[in-house]
Amino acid sequence: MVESQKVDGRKARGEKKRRAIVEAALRVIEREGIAGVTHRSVAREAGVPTTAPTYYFATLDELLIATLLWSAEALCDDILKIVASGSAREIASSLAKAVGCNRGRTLAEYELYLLAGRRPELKPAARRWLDLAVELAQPADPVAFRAFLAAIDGLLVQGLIADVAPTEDELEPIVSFLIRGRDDPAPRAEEE
Amino acid sequence: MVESQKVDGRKARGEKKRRAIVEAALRVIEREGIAGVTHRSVAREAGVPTTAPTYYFATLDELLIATLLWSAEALCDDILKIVASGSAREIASSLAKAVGCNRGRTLAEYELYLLAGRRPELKPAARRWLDLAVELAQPADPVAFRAFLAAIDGLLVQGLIADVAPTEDELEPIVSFLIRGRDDPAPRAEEE
DNA sequence: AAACTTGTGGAACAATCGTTCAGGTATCTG
DNA sequence: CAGATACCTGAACGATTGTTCCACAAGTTT
Repeated sequence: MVESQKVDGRKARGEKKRRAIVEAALRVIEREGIAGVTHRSVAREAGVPTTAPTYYFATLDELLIATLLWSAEALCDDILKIVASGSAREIASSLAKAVGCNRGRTLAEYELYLLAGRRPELKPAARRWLDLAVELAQPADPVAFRAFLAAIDGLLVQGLIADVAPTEDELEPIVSFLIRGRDDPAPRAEEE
Repeated sequence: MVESQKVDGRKARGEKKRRAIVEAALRVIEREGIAGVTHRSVAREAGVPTTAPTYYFATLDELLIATLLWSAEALCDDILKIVASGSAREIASSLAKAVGCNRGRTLAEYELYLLAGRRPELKPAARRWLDLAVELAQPADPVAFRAFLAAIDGLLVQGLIADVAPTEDELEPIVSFLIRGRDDPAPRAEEE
């Protein structure tokens, strides 16, 4: 009854191509925004025939949804690593990168984020990093932690529409404030 | 040399219709998102002929830009009133309304917000409320104020993708924390 | 090897898009 | 009241869209 051993070679390639299409869709969103996503543009980006996206995804919406789910998962890993590290400087550094060299990716993630605002079935995926962060951090002060998470989102969004992306050095004091609760230079170890 | 007294009646009606088109575009964005904005859909919403939007705005982009500028101005007034009021409860109440009964409008504003991330010429308009807030508040602790403004954005965005919109009572302690800097029940007057 | 299942891709469809343009209508001037 | 001017719009064009369809290739099973 071993059924996961000998998979159908056709389905295996199919899954691979399916994932390639999702990745291509994410690249298109990074470059041109959600508005630029069409079956044809994604197909061109992925190097597959025009009808391939239609074959793998019943509708264009379904492709967008799959892209959000995939992107949300990747985002979760990134953010949790950052938040778990705990150091204000590391967090600031990651934020600076998100609105700097990874600007396109961050922009894409927030566009998909807002898409969840109009598709209730996407909300769980979009909120997953929030839920996970709360679960993992087990913060002593839940209110302060909620404020911290909100500010992370806000700093990223505001960083995306700034003339010049904020630097790590500009962000560090703000992150510090959010972690410590006040502008107090004394560092505090937070290991449980 | 009085030139604003007797305006051309034709031009006056034109301006009125122009504004009606922008307002209709905002309503379409509230309802269907930026993706739903086409010359035809806006014209239908505004009750004007199909080609009217093209007549008043050289391109569809220009219509979106005009909508963002108009929406940003309205947002500025709202937010500044809120921030200036200072009371944590009032701020929390306004935030709850923004993600509650005014959900559609808030969603539209953030979609236009992100649009500015891809159109550099829109950035000043999108950031205007931030600049104004900093200018008006003249905060004693700029770092804490920056964190506060970021958290406002974050709370709104996160409120938009929550299963059920957060209530005023849930938001109040978070806002309080951000204003006071720590979970300290003692109120502090902040008049210069 | 034959039969069957699954993946693949080019052509073509109706629908809708942004935009153009020539003619019509309202308003102002003399 | 005529002429001029500016605003306005319905019809239409080419381009692009999502999607369907069908013939064919690749792989699996009997």
